Formats: sequence, structure tokens, C-alpha cells
Amino acid sequence: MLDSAKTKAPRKKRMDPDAREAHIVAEAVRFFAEQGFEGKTRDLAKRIGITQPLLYRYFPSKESLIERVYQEVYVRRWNPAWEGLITDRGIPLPERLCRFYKEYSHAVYDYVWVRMFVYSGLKGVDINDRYLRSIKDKVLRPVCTELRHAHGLPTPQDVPIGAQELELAWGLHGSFFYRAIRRYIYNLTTTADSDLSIENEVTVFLAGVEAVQRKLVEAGSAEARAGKAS
Amino acid sequence: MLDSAKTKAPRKKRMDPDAREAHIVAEAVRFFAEQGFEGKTRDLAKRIGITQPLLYRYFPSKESLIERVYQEVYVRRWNPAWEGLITDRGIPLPERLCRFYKEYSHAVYDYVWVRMFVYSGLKGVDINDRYLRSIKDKVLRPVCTELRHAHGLPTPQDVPIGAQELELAWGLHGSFFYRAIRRYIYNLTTTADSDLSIENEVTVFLAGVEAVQRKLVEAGSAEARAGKAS
DNA sequence: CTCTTTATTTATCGTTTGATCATTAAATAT
DNA sequence: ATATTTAATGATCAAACGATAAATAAAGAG
Repeated sequence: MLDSAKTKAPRKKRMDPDAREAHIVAEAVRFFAEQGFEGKTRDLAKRIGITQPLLYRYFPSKESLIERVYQEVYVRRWNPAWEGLITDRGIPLPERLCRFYKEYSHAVYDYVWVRMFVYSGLKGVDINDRYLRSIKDKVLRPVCTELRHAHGLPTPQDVPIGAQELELAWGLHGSFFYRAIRRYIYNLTTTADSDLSIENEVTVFLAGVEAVQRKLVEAGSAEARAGKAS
Repeated sequence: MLDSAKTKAPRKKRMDPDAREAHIVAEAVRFFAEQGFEGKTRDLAKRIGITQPLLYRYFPSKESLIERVYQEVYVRRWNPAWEGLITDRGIPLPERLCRFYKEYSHAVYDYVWVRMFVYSGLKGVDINDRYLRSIKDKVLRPVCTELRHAHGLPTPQDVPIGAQELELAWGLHGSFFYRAIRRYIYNLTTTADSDLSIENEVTVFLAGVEAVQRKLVEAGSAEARAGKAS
């Protein structure tokens, strides 16, 4: 035998602990996004190129590593400027919506982000609840409000935003996010130019939403009057 | 001690094998929809109210049970009549789309179906590929074709359906299916009246899609002519 | 009742998996 | 060089898991 058969074992390289930890986290993020949180620590270690017990020098348990992965993925994924963008009436509404969803797509059309979000949704982790609540409050409700303004309809203070009206905004959001699901969950090839798709979807939405919103708001308005009268 | 402490062990009841098997499958369907396919056979057995080895009398392996669960969920979930519905020009297009998505929602707005579909998407099972391909061929492309006809645009034979044009139909489909995801994956409370939401979404879509489709088809048409000329 | 059949359980095997501990060797200081 | 520190490994444990085999008891036949 050549002595390569004996020298085969790769000599261990010592890494700076901070760098090693960062390396572990970075690989763990991708690993759990692929395999789900049931992924085995041995497989993860093999992929990183270290032995499995070394993971436990840096993280006391698999659970704590997963916790860290969560933070890595979800912290700093929301740009507070977006909230101001949607309500900035100095910019035409179509452009506001296009710009928001294009910029938002840069943060969200991402293999790791989408898969982790869906995985944790299936497992019932509370992260999704909180995140979607803020989508509703910081995006969808403002969108409804801005549509009201653009269509000369009463403000939400006068006529509250109803479930069906909010559902319209969820519809736009769904056509946007479902593209990410097709790409990263179903592994389908989607449009190369997602910016153009967003433009088209926003255009279709804005061209068609006025009549339906007017109908819903007027129904809601009548309901409010009846409520006040009684 | 009361002898209930000793009689506690529930005396075993013999079931008709066919009934038992059906019972196992029925519970397994819900179990794996909740827990994912990594759910433990012992937990499943406890839930059914039998011992774990009994599962192996009815199914040679966990994998074969999962295979059976797949069939149970996906077989007979597609109504071939829907294909004819979308292309039936004797019915106004808005009604066709509304009726299709309402009837389709009866099959698809279902806890087990949605979660299994997403779980197997994440795991990369081929079922999703096949299913979505048939959605594309039997729903989305026909929808594009019918829109062409309604808008007086050339047929797909003359100007093929481009990626962005198909994406419009995916947009409608996404706003439809994303509601199911919110409900069963994210566990959010969605609209009680999904039929009305579908009507609204179809209305918005149809009112807004014409201009965008015309733009896309005319661009595609020019491209086709250039291709023929060269 | 007795005998046969077989649905169901109890006990257990072989692996896998998260986690622990003692050992080894690379980097740094003296 | 020598000693000290500690990153990294190898060996291994205990529990969990899929699966098997033998033991038990419910149902039907004669």
C-alpha cells in the first residue's frame, strides 16, 4: 500500500473559536433549511468537515444551535423604511407598491428564508405568528388605507377595514409570496425576471381592485350606520 | 387499592382486519399531516389505541404505510370535469373561473391535503412536480388561452404563451392557494366566507388583467415575427 | 367443552441519535 | 526546547426508534 492510505486522515486544523463558531452557524443555517430541524448532527458535522462532538463544544445542545439559526435567519430581515414607503403619498401608489414588493423580494426570495419560514410554520413555532401579524399591520392594512385614499373612500377611522377588504391585500401578497413557494418549496423554475412579474401583478391588482373595494367599503359603511342607528 | 388499578389494562378487542387497516390508515393520515413523516410509529400507535408492533402486522414497514397514506390523500382529488369547465365557452369566463376555484377549494382547502403537499414539497417528493405540472397544463394554460379569446388576442398556436403571461395566471392561483397556506400552515384565522373571497379575487383579476396581457402578447407577437423573419 | 386460528400484546434486538468524557495535538508563551 | 492551554478527535453511553419473534387471548368450528 502507498502510505497515502495511512496518511489519509486529514490532519486537524485549529481554527479561531469565533471563526469556527461562525462557520458552524453558517453551515447549520443551510443544512437545516434543506433537511428540516430533524437533520442529524452527524450529517451536519460531516458537511462542515468536523467531528460531531465538536458541535457540542460550541453549543450545549442541538436545540440551542437551532435557536441560534433562527436568530441568524430572522433578525435583521425587515427594513423599517418600508413602512414609511407604503404610506408616502408623495410617490404615486403604483410605484410605492412596486418598489415595496421589489425591495421586499430581495429579502424574502431566498432559499433559506422561505424554507425555514415554512418549516417553522408547520411545526407551529411562534415566529410565524408574530411575523405575519406585523405583515398585516405594517403592509396590508396600510395598503388598504392607501387604496381607500386613492379611490376617494372613507378612512379606516370612519369605516373600519373589513375581513374581505383585507383579503384583497392578502391576495396581492399571496401572488407575490406564492412565487417564492413555487421556487424554494416545490423546486419549480419560476420567472427569471421577478421584478417584471411584480410590476405586472401590481398593475393587474390596481386596475381591478377599485370596484371591488368600493363595493365592500360601501357595504361596510351601511353596516356602520345601521350599528350607530340601533 | 381498588381493583380498577389492576383491571386498568384495557382488555384487547379484536377487530376485523379490513376495518383495523382502514382505521390505521385514517389515523395515520392525520398523524403524518400534523407531525410530518418523521413522526414516530410509537406515537402513532398510542394515538390509534394499539401497540406499536401491531402496525407491522398490517404494513411491512413505516415507509409502506407512508406510501399508502400518500395514495389515500392524493388519489381521487382531481375532478376531470374541471378541465372541461374552464374551456366551456358556453359559460361566461368570470363564472367559469369562479366556479372552478370554488369547487377546487372544496378539494384543496383541507388540513391534511395542504400540509401533506407542503411537507412532501420540502422533502422533494416527486408527487408535487407531477401535480403542479398538471395544474399548469390543465388550469393555468387554459386560463391564459381563454383570456386571449375574451380579449380578442391571437391563439397560443399563433403566439405561444410566454413565461410572464403564464405568471399572471400563477398570480391568481397564488392568491387562491396562499389562503390555504395561511390557514393550515401558518395557523392563521382566515376569512369565513372563502367563496366570496374567490369571487372578489377573480373579479379583481379579470378587471385588471386585460391591459397587461395585451402588452405581453403583443411583445411576444413581435418577437415571433422577428423570429420568423430571421 | 376442546381445538384451531389469528389478532394483539409483551419482550427484545440492532441501529441510530443526541450527548459526554478522556485523550490527542496544534498554537502560544516562557 | 519546554511547558501550558485548549481546539479537536475517538470512544462510548443512554435513550429513542424501526423492526422482529415469541407469548397471549379473543373468536369461531366441531
